Amino acid sequence: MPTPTPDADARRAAIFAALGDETRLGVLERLVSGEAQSIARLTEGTGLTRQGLTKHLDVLAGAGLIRRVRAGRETLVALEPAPLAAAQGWLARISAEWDDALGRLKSFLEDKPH
Amino acid sequence: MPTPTPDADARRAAIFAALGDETRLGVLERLVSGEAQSIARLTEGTGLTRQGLTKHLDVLAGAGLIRRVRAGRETLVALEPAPLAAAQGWLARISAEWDDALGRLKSFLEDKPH
DNA sequence: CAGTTGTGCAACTTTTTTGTTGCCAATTGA
DNA sequence: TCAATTGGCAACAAAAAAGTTGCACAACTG
Repeated sequence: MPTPTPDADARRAAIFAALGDETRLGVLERLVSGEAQSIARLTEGTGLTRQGLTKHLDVLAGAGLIRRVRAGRETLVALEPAPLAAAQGWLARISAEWDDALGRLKSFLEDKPH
Repeated sequence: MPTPTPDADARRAAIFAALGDETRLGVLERLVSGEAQSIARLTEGTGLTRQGLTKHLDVLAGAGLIRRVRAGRETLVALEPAPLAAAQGWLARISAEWDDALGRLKSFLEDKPH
């Protein structure tokens, strides 16, 4: 396989990286609250060119967060739920273990009274 | 305010961007499952130089995900819980609206069995 | 005190990411 | 049929990110 299936960490990083941009977060917000939209429509109000926004869509698609379907002369962009759920799950796990970590840090610092 | 408080979207994007890198996800994993660690310690096994890892720590600190405390000649790195919880909350909201949207779409299609 | 360890800062190089313009193909609709 | 709309592809350019090396300095250790 030329692209041997990126491991879980890489896929997770790609998802978070895709979310790490205001323009892309904006696109996702617009897609959740409504129907699938064309690229020209999504471009409105972003201050970018259509091609510029397309690159952002490439990133979102690369992370598996959206799906593009050609409908006549336009391309409709729709959300893909699974990856976001996975990212959320990871954050939930980390948060859950976090409290324990804080507890340990506190004890650690208390054992070292400067 | 000297730093005019970046708006919520910008802060959220910064958090996700900070999570969007394998090296940084690895650092967080190590911090969650263990004690606060020195920079030299965190560098081990990353294949990077200490200065290289420090740049990643700068990114994590910039997003408010970690805190650095000088302890003698070393700098201990510890997790900062709040930002991750916020990110998780956003993902939860999006996921929830997503399910609603899918539900509505489903009903819509079932009402219109052409 | 002398040597080792852990960091920080700065300069520089290499890659990636963002965003643009230009051009051409397909679809729509008057 | 013709003009306008919607997009994809490619070549560039500019900016940001990721990593490195070199060097100075403070803090432990024997």
